[in-house]
Amino acid sequence: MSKQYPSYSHLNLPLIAQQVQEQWDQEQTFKQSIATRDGQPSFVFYEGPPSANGVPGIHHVMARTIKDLFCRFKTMQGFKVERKAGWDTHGLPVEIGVEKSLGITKEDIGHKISIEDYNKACRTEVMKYKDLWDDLTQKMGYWVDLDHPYITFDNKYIESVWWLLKQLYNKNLLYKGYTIQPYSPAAGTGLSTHELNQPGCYRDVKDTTAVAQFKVIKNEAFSRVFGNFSEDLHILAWTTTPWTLPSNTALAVGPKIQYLLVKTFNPYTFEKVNVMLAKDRFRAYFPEKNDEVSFDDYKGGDKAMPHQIIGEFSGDQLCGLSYEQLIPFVKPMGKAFEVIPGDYVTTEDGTGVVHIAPTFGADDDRVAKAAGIAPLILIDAEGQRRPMVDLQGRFYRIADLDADFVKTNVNTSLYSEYAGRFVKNDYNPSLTEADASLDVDLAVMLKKQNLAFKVEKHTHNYPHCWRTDKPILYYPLDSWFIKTTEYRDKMIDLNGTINWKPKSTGEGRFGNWLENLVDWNLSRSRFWGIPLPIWSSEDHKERICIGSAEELKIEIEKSVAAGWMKNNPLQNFVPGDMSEANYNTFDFHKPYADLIVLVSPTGKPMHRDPDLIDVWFDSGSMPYAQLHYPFENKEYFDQNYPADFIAEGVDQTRGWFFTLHAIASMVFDSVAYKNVVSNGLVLDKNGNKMSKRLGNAVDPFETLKKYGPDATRWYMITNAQPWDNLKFDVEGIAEVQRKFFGTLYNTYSFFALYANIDGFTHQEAEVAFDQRPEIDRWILSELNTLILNVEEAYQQYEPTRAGRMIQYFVDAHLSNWYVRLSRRRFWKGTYSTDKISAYQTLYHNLVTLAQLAAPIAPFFGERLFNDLNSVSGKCKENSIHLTQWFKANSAEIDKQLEERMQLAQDFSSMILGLRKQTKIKVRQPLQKIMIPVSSEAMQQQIDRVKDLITSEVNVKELAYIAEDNDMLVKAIKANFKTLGPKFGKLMKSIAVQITAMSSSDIRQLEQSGKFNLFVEGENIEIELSDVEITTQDIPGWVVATQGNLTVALDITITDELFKEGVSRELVNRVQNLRKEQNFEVTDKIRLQILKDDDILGIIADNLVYICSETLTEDLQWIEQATDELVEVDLGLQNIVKLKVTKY
RNA sequence: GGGCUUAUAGCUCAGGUGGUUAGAGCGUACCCCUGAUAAGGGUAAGGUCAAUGGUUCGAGUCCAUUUAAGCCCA
Repeated sequence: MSKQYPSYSHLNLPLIAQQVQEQWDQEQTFKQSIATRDGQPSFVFYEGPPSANGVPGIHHVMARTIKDLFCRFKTMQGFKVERKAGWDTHGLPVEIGVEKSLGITKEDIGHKISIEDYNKACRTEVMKYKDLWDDLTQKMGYWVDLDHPYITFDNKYIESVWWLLKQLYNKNLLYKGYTIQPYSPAAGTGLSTHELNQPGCYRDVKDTTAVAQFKVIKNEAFSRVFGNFSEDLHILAWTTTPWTLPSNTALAVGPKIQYLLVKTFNPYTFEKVNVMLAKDRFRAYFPEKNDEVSFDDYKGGDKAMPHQIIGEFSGDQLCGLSYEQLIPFVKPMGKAFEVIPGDYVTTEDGTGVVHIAPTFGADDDRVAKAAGIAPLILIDAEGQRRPMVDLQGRFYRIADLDADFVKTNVNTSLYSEYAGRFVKNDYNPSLTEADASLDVDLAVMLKKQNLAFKVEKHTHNYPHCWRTDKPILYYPLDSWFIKTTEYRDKMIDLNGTINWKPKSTGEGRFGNWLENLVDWNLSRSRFWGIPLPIWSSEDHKERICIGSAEELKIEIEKSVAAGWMKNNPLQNFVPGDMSEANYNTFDFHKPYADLIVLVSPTGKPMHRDPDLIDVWFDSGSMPYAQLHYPFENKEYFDQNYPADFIAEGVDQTRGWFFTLHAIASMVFDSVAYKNVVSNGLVLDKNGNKMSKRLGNAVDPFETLKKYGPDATRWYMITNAQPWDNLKFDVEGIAEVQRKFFGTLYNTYSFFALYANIDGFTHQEAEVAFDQRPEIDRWILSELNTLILNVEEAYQQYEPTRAGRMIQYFVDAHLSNWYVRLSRRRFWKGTYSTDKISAYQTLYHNLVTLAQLAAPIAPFFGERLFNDLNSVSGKCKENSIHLTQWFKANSAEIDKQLEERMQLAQDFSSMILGLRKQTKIKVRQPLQKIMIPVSSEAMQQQIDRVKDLITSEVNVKELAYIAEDNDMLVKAIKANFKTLGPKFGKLMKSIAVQITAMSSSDIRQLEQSGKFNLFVEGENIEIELSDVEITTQDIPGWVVATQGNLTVALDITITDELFKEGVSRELVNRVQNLRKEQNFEVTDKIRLQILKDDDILGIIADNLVYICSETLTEDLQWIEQATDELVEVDLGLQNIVKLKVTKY
């Protein structure tokens, strides 16, 4: 007996996945899929490293499905696709995780726990969920090399990162600057955004706020705006931090905001003043009830303040005005005291003018830089540039400043009263809330000088340090930067060559980000990360950047010789030895890196800058560092760079996508990736973000277990485009399971059932294409079209299109039409050429579908392929993932054939609709259908599918009616597409007239090809192409129309047709009885019928038909009714008693 | 506040370059088939295409504004 195609009781996708996984494990299929492509061109894929200190979620299944499917597709196309896994191991989340599990805080580091032990804890913490990740990787069918992952905390990895940093350093792209960051003077440390977002950090505080009056200087700009206005003029600006006013160097206005010049009195000095503020804020300071107060009646001290608008200006106009320094403690070094544009200025509160102190606000710093305004900077005793406030939160004491600077830039007579004062009382342990604050004293000073317009207490929400409970300051802190701005144009150019999916992310989100690029702030004040490899002398005049372990070892040797270090921590490291063991003889991390003191060329000690580098630099370095480039794998790297393809979530646009791009652009003058897919979010079924807190997060393991990886992956890919957000609903997976996998599985089961009966193992020679019947050639044509389309879709990184086309084909073409119409060919008749053709055709379809679907549904595709191939042995590979892509055979594509099959489907559907309307069962044969045809070509097309139509709808003949037949009642409609451009505005009237044309008008148009209309006084000639003529009705027939197709059905049931109908009913009942008795489909039977003359009369003509359909070998007419006979109703009061037994 | 995305049937989604009747699947209702049967098929109901304004003979589609949701950034 020949081999049998496996058959299953039902479809169990999770079980299939599990079994296929075992097969892959056993046969090392993943390894083979790479090994068998040795010597072939490579398709380079980079894995974006996840962090294993978090639990994987369902969105990881999404992202990884995308990565996996293209890699599998490219493998089948013959490329060698290596995929190295990776782990992102540094960064704040790891530190927080450790602190949580050890029950410590950052404060304790270095006290309760040594940095050494802390870092050890980080090493374990970061791999906490590695097993879970590996498990998910395997269960979802993501092929990636987990045995040799790159790990960002490895010394080798770090060495490559250092090498990259040194390249940047040598190109002069690393510099030290400052950024305005949240800073806690009480704790003496900067805070991360994350720390600021701790619950309870933001709280309401009551502070003294001031609206200050900035006096505009009468210069050229003044006259340009105000002409010869001769009085004094003040701009009003509000601040919640009056202590920053001495550091003011500019005022920002909104360019599109309207401002008013108002004449009024100062409420403290009662002097007459002219003040400027935003129109939208006018009423906040000058209430309506005072509109009528007269200037003449005003006396100093009156509550009701008279006011009068004397001018209106746009912010644009005001830019460029100069004003006198409000509090002239310190002279700025550079351009200052100008009105500048600020994109973030609003009129929600304050005066619509923002006081700018670049040293104490990130936005301030940014807009000031853009306008060329200098910050207010002091020079301290050590010669360093400092803001006005020292690290303890005090105004600098004069003694702590550089003496020369004090002489030239500080007005000591004014400043000395305030020098040394804490900007917030909270920072001074000896002060309480009751004591006068610096804010208040400054405000009082301004009031006296006619420079304060309004001073009041104001409650606002302000961030506090989670450790000290005291308010934070926004304060300039030292940072290392990469001068990415210098490479901006390069990066934009290179970005133009990258194929982004979707395009808008590359052009919009990423492109705009590049356009507005700022320098990359590389510094992080953390413990667990890659140390910045820069050592500098105390005066910062000498500096070295280390680019390798070898270099570090040599520099330490020098330092040991100079006496700055006792011994060399790298003494056991052997340069050039690339073994793991050699690289484990030391540790680049803190605290070890900080213990290293190097020696400068002039013999001074150099200490490491204490910062760590941004973890994003870690991951952006992976193309090089994963290979330990350039220390190892140089040649391999050259051939496997840049990546052909990467994929991650769209949230990585400014993360990994950017850091890869930036490093590649700056160091290698290249893109890092040629194609990138950025996928959207996975939301819950209601479109809400998934979160553990809300409990709407989907557990990926549960989902995979319940529905299997194939259905999960298929659902995710086909339900929405990867870059759209996915509303994840497990119901959808169930649907995919039923609809797509169920249908495909049923089609296979159908094939297996009959192929096993007939012993079809695909050993016969292929039936020549032109020897195959129309229906076979049709499905093959459709299949080849499908291959082309799917291949193109995968090629263009459009997996959703690919998947949808595949499932449409399986459902609409293969199952619902090909198999349904071909069923008889599989079970009827002998093992003929026609039957073999049917088997070969269906086999070919199934095996091709296994491959087309395999990238998305790797397990199911594998099983389908193996079930087929294990019997036929057609492919030598024992995995679909090792096969070469089955190229489309375009010679088998016949568009005409596809079109006429569509006609057959359309006509069948219309006729079935008519049967439904007239309540005539399909089992009742009918005599005739008629189809009006407009052309010879159309008639020929229909003629070739005539038999399919007639058998599908159970009608005996199909006839054609010529278009000009008088029987046809026609309808006419304007063709807007051709008429529109010709007649424009007359369209509407023309359309009305065309619809109103009579039958004879239509005939005239059809015959002469032309027709004249008289529309709105104009004679208009229309042509045949300007209208659409359809057949609407054929009197005396039941008619259906769909588009431009029309069909008429003859519903007369003649005596003969009736007899045939009843015979078919009988066949149907007999089949049911066979089935009830569990006969095999091949069993021959004896049919006994109780003799009844009426029945006999009806079915006599069709006895042969009845017997052959039911495999009746022996038909007996029983004279006497017995209990064994079953009564069946054939409809229309025809009751028959019969019995079916095995022959 | 800026950039980007999305908005079409109860749900999930299609709808090149504008053309008058806006499609599919699921779900719902009714029905058919019974040699694919723990399958298969048909028919129907269901839409102010987020809103407003504009361009046009004609807008789901093009333009502007707005609303809602989401992401990233500030």
